[in-house]
Amino acid sequence: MTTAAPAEDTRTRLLGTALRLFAEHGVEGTSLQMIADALGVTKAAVYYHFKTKAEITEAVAAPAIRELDHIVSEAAKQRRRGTQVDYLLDGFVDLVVRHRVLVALFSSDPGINRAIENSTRGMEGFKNALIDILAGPEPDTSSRVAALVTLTGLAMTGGSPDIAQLDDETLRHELVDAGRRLLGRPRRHHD
Amino acid sequence: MTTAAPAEDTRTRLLGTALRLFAEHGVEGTSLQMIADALGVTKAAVYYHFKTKAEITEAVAAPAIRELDHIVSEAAKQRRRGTQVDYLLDGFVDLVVRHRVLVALFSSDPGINRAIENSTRGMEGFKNALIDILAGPEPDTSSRVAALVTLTGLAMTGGSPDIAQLDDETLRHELVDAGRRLLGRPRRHHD
DNA sequence: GTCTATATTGAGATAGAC
DNA sequence: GTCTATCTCAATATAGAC
Repeated sequence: MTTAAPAEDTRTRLLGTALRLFAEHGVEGTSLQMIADALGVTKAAVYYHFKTKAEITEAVAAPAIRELDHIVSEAAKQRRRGTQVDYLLDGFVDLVVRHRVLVALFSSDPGINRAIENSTRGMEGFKNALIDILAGPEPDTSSRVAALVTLTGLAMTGGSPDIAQLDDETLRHELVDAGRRLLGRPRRHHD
Repeated sequence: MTTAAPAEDTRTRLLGTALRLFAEHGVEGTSLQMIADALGVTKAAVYYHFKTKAEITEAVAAPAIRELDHIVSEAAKQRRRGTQVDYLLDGFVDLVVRHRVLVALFSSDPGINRAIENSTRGMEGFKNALIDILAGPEPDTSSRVAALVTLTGLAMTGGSPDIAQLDDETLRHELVDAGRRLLGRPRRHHD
């Protein structure tokens, strides 16, 4: 491959910049002018890469959505209930750690939520699927609350500036630990 | 008192309506037009009660801010560490349960956050004070993460539509329970 | 692929009548 | 206390030159 290298680089930079601004000001609080300024280009240049603001929002969310969809499907395939929970928790935390602020926006930003709505499962679908697995079939109130606290707590904490300095491995370990305590899963031994 | 009755009623209705819309669309995603329409009045009528949108946002957040400030101060006065944590957790959960969606916005909405910024402690001040008490002085990484997961998880869960049908007493009990598990506090006996 | 320039809409906000 | 009417500005979005 002699070609291909930095051809669509601006598009990628744009998505990274947009995510950073979304995290700070929210999707509705972020204008295309702000994104353009941060990139050092004009609004028109932004419109060359994406036809609408909604398209930018969807493109920002898409990778994590796809991964989350895959994690849920794989977790549901596991045979034993405990394994399903373990698989989902590990996968969800891994997603949170690698995407940090993005997954936090899933739990909190109405703009990002609208973007998720037009995706594979839709926002409600995702939340229900996650809770179904974590809380089990026909769950009691305690299990449902515990599942909700886990999902929102882990997501929001992963996006918090207070833990931004933690390396991925440490954060992953701490979040899984917190999740297991909440869900009543036995403690794991670690090296 | 023969007077006083429904004089400022619109102002109160306005704050309730604004909160409901803020919870659904976020502060930035809620226009004064939307608030006016939901109230059945015009924008100008809204401006009679509040000079700016920021003033509305601050007025919506103010009661919970004051209560949270009081809870933090009282918790800090307790002598033993364990009592401080118990006091703060109980008080925080009670606040979450009574205000539901509002406290969730504290954790997630940039618009509400800006309003908190111009208050007694400011957003950073509140978060630090809460974490200091929950995680203790010079906390290790695990304690800090656990404190963050607790605060964000409880707040977001209290604001979630998924638990809206739970009565206050049940929700309070479940949230305190989840918080104690996360923070490693011993289980409580209940009637 | 990025620019200047502009159309259009809706936002926050004010003036003044009732 | 609420209305109509209006101002100003910033937002999304498009057209067309370079």
